[in-house]
Amino acid sequence: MQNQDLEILHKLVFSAQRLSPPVWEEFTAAWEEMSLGRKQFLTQPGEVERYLYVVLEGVQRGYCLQGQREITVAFTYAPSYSGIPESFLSQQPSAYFLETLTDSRFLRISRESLARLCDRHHMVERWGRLIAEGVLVGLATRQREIMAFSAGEKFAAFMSRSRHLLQQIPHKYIASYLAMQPETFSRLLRDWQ
Amino acid sequence: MQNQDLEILHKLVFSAQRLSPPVWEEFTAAWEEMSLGRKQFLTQPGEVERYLYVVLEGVQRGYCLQGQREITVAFTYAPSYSGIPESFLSQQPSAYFLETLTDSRFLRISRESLARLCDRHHMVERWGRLIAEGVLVGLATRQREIMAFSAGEKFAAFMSRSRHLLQQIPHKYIASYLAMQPETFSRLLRDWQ
DNA sequence: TTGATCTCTTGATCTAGATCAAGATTTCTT
DNA sequence: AAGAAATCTTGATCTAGATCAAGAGATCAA
Repeated sequence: MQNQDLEILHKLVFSAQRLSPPVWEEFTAAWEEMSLGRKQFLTQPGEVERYLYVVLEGVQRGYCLQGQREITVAFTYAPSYSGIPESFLSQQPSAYFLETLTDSRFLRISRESLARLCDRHHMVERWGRLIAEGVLVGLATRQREIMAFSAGEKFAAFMSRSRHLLQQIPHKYIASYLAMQPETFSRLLRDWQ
Repeated sequence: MQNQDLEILHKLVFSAQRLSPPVWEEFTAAWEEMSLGRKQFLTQPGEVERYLYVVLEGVQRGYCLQGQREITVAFTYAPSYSGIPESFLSQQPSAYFLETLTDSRFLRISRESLARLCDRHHMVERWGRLIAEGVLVGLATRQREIMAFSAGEKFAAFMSRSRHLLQQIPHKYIASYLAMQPETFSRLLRDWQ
């Protein structure tokens, strides 16, 4: 693993939980690097998610189909985790696609490796708990936004938090993430500028 | 603690993670019983959630205000966990009310007691991770329903999963949980019956 | 038991945002 | 660089569900 990739992993993991040097050494050994071009799938519906990812480069999108319609549930980008958490955690078939929107590089760890590390090291288990809790808090925040906000308010919240995505991915995906039509997103963007 | 309450706790905890007898003994000692009449608050906005609850009796509602409007994010009832997870986990002030809708009884454990048990026992830490993961999976499922479903589809999903709540709490709260107006809920109920 | 206060229901209207349509840009691919 | 494909924009219309209104049932508190 390259040194700068290791640094990204270190920073991300230690921001939740410090690991002792011997545990950290064993921990890092369980991760492998992988790359994908754009428009490639990491996971598709029906598959069980085998990996937890750390994004080193690129932007990815998680989405599912409701009839013809695509429902975007999340974007991921460096430096953060990626994957289909429901499927990874429950080991049930995913209902979601996880797709690269740009060329991407990842580190990944398999479910089995992670389970073994959790068994062997209390502090890895704690890190796992803290990560799950962090995702939970994020989902709760998002739930509230989706339920309570009008299209304009969702747009404003997005612009104040994730404006950088505007330059990186097609707007239609952002519209889908905000549960509105591309036309509505386009009009809000015009009025905002 | 009464024996039947202990049984509810045992069943709930062990459905996620088995604990050895000495750990279980220490674990149960950290819980205390409490009761509340209807329309009482367990938590209000601005307070930091100090407890994780297990519901023994009654129905509770978690909600927040968006302007004048109440946004209901969850109902809890026996036998399950209750509380404001974001605030309990992050120890940030809650944005939510947690209110009893009927006379209620609980077991509760403080943040500090739980933290100590997690420190001392790897398997309690694991239980904590599994609970957080379970909540996460529930939130993800709900997020999808809110984003993808029409009023009629949300109503149908509710009826197939939680119909029993119809007899127990005012329908306006269910409407709020499904992100629709009471009038819309009333019409859907009429057409369904 | 009796008002008083919540809830629920139903009809009439309104509106935010969806849908439809079509041309203008941007971006891929070769 | 050129053509093809995808994306964005704008206007015109439509509709699911919100809002408004008002009477009918429930439920509660004394």
